[in-house]
Amino acid sequence: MPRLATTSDVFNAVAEPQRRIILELLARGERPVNDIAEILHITQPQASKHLRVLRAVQLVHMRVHGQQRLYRLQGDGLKPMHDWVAHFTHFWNASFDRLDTYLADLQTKESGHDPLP
Amino acid sequence: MPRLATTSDVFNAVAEPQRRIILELLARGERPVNDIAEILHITQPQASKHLRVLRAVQLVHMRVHGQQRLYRLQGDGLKPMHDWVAHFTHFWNASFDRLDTYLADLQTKESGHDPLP
DNA sequence: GTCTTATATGCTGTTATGGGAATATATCAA
DNA sequence: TTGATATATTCCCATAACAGCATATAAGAC
Repeated sequence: MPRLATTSDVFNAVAEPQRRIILELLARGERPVNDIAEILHITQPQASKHLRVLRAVQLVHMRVHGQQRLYRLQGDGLKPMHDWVAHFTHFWNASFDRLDTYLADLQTKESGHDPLP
Repeated sequence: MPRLATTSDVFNAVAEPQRRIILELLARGERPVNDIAEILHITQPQASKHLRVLRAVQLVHMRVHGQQRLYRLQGDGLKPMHDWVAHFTHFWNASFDRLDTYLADLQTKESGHDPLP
């Protein structure tokens, strides 16, 4: 199973730092491509390419406005990622419950590992 | 700015589907390498390589137990990712506040985009 | 010691990626 | 129409990633 294409997997699309920065920028409002390129200090073609990837995975939405293409964040595209990470939150959120710590300690003491449920 | 190495960036390490599955598995408890390989239907070297990446970004912890190497999830390694995604939660969580929808509508009506704050 | 089990590492080939530069397309203005 | 601005696309190159397979290391059993 090779790594999924950046254009088909949100996790992979967001693995590129510049694209994360673009999303952060667009979270503050709609922007044309040249603005994005300038602000991120990248060339216009690079910006266009990153935006293409983000559009492919539905993380941004484009609309035509004269010669400009205005890009807007489509935040709900990040929901799958949020949901996945949320499964692990209790591993660093001690107040959630103490079951995990208990299990971890138990395993360490027994020097074994548990079977699949 | 090239893509960061899988061994140095959590986002990138987790961009690989198999590694996400490994993390999900380890969330249920500590496991030796061969178990992981069997359960995921991958070869042992592949499992070892994926675990190496996950260890490099501190997402798993290994301890020696006889001939076995037991891997355990280090969930807090996902916190940076969680925090980043959390910035965007209100984009699909309508009850959070209505400012974003308001701004989006405003932009559409004005057919313009807003300046940087 | 040898043999076996468990895991890690090395090597090779293929592929996708991102950058750079040039060019194509689109829209508006004159 | 021609020209200017905004954006997209194409081509080439370097690199890193992953899979597959062989091999090395480590630890226990005998």
